[in-house]
Amino acid sequence: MAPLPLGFYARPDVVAIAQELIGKLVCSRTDDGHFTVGRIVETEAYAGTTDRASHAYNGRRTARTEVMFGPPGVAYVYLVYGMYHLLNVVTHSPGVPHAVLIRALEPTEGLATMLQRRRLARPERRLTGGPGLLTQALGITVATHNGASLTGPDLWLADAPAVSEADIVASPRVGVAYAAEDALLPYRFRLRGSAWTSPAR
DNA sequence: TTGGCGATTGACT
DNA sequence: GTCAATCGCCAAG
Repeated sequence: MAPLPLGFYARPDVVAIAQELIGKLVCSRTDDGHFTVGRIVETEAYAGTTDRASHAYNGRRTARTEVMFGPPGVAYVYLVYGMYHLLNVVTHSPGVPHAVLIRALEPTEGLATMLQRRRLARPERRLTGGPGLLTQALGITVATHNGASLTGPDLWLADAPAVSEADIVASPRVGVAYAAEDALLPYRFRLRGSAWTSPAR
């Protein structure tokens, strides 16, 4: 479960990174000693200042988006709809605010902890199948993880056997109708056949 | 200072 | 299928 090296994030093609992240592991260790891991089955790429769907579109640099303008390999976590924390990984290089949204995980370790955090009795899609759900299962919040390093020790991504490109489905991103023509870009990636991807069509 | 709205989810008809 | 929850963000005034 060694962390992916910073070099993985410090590359210019955020769409390629979003695709490569399918199959990788997200690992979380919280202060209370709980350890949870999930395999990434759904991602979305957000291509910075030229992408109308990105928070950083047109160079919008504010207190919220500041993390995306910093170095790659850190977590950009933000609150949406007043109640859901969404996890992104920052890529590219300082000054270029690219990021990949982690949209769904297949739980692989720490199942009991995840169930408790999600207040569920049994594993089912809504345990980690959605961007606002997986953060809850892994104990990730804006307060504790925004700006945190993705090379540990609290949060990190780990390598796993590569997924064949034939097993990855690309499609338009979810919930970004406001992005006009950019809403049509095929920047969403899913693991083909996974029962753990988000319900959004 | 204000008001409209959001990279979502779950409850309900 | 519809819709409310809930609050921080941010462009406009």
